[in-house]
Amino acid sequence: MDMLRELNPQQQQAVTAGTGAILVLAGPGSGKTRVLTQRIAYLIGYLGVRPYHVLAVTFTNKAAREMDERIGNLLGERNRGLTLGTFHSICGRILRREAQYLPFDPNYVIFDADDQIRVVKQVVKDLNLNDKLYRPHGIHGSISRAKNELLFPDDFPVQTYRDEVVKRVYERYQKMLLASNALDFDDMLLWTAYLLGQMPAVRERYARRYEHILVDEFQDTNMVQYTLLKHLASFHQNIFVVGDADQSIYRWRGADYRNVLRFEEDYPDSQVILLEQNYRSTQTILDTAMAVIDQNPKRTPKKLFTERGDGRKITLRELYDDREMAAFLVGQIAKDVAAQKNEPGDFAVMYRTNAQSRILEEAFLAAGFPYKLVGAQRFYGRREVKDVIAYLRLVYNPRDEISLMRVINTPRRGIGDKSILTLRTYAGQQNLSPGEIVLQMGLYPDSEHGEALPNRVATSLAGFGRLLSSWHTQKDDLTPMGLMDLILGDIDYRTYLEDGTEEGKERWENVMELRRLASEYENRSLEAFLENIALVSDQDTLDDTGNVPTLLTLHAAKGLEFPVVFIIGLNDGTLPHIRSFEDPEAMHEERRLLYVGITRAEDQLYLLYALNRFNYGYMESADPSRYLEDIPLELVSGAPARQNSNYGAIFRPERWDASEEIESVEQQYHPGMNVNHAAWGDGMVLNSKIEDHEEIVDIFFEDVGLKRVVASLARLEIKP
DNA sequence: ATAAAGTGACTTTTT
DNA sequence: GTCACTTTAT
Repeated sequence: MDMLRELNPQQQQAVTAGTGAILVLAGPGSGKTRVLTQRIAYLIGYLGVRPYHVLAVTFTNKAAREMDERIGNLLGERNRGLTLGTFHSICGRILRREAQYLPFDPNYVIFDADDQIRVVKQVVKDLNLNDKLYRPHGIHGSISRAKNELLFPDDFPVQTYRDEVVKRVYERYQKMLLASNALDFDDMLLWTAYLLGQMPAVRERYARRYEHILVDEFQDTNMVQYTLLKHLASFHQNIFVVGDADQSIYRWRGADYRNVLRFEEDYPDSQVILLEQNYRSTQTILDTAMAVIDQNPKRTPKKLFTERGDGRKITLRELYDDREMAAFLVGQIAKDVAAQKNEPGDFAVMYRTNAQSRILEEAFLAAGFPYKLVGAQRFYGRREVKDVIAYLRLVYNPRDEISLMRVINTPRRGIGDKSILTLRTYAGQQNLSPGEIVLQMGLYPDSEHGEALPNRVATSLAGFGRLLSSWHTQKDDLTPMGLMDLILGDIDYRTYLEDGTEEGKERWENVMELRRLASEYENRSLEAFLENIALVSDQDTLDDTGNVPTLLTLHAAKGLEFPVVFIIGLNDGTLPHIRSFEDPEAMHEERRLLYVGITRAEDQLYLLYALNRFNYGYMESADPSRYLEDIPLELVSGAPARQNSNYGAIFRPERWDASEEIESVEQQYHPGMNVNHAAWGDGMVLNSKIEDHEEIVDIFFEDVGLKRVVASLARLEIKP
């Protein structure tokens, strides 16, 4: 095997490992994609496994495409029949094939995040709930979490009154989706897991087929995904997973890196292989990354090393505000490019929140420097794009109520709230969806619906019904682009959009861009087009074309690498994000996020923070990120060399100045400690924090319950 | 039924 | 400071 010679011993071990369960713990830049692709090539090319019997799962389409390409390079045509895709796309395929066993039809549509919120809003309204108290976003989050835990509405645990309400919304939400013949992202996984769990015959069919299962980014799997994999591997038990708990950054989406532990429990004979050699970064960058991540508790320490040498020190820089930060980095990039140190495409700028990209764009624009921004939402979230997609979706699946509501009066055709309410009520009585009523009115001009509805309503609805039915009957004879052209022409969408303003022109251009995307589906179905646009991720929109700097969130940066990386907004409140402050697990994830960012850099790393930042349009002063304090001085260029490096003193001028008057306080109490208080007796520390140079401790006392005390005043005694 | 004006919520990350 | 949603006026 020639190809094996290019691998290090650990990589070789992973690629050629035998059957059974195999867990590869792969540090950043350790060549895990390479191991995965070579493993597949090894299975097919060397062991003679038929591609039909191999399943490889990734999280993004981009990762899937990349693997497909690389396997193609190794195997050529011999990879045909391989199942390779994201969890969602693979589930999507299974669900269309097996819909007969499930409460929806094969031509279901996928509701995106926006659609999902609309449904929740509608339900909240239908149930006469106060949407200030029961905010759709929050409710949706609870529903999504439940689905990730494999809980259907009936299983939804109720402990509080709010749970009770959420449960009712969840029930109705789910009914509404099914009535629309629609699934949300979570459903795609949930229904597949349900199918494989409840139907032994179906499970066995798939489990027998997939002799080998390979999973990328295993640390990002949630409970449903884990269950799914377990079902699929239930016959052959050959499951090869690759992951890195330190790069787990999707907990908020239900991901649970403890699946790694679960894996070792469920497959006691599993082999564990560690990949620690890094082929991406300089040792200085790796040391910086390790200094940050080592502060996280309960992790398997990994010693990342490289043969690349130390390289340059990292650059740490304080800027006055976000604007100056953006200007600094654009200037730095321009300077390096002019000096021919780097090409424009070598640079990446990473940030915690999408909102931070705006000021960067302005700076690049002002400098006349081209850039690219990673983010699908930008395009697919646009009103005009969503409208056109809604038309297509409605034609594909007339029961899609969200799409119907979106387009029924866009452009205006005299169907207002009143008419819609009438239609809805009538549809409910007929046990049909509103879309089906409208479609039938178009299909059969003399249908009884026209009689049953008030005259004015019937006339306007029939008009729209004629359009819908004509598209619906022609859809199978047209390409996705052909259908789109037909619709755009029939509704005169261009005239509607182009109102003479620059914005109107832009909107039409976006529609034309969507048309171009549709044109790539010349030989594929409308179904494929709709599914693909529903499942694109921000990462998927990233192409390596155009030699220009890349702007992206830290989340989107996972799996990528760049010679020069700027991580901006390293301020407390931004990174770590303020919304994580209360939750220790979330704080650990913030740290991992920074770790992911740092380890994207090959040669040079810039860490930038601002003294002031804009918040809700107001300027306020900001603290440097606490994580900066963990980075040893000797890794940083230009920083003063001091013994007992105390970044707090260096980075926070106010503390530096004040340090003589106010003694700094060290945290003495930690959660779990047992303490005694003279008056309240024995108790256990729940939480402790330093605030205004005082340690504030929350203690649960056996006799008096929860109390909050100031450590310096309370004279607590620590007990063993 | 629609357009204009006013209100308030919001910003974490995304398949 | 921005967007989406609601109220108000035509």
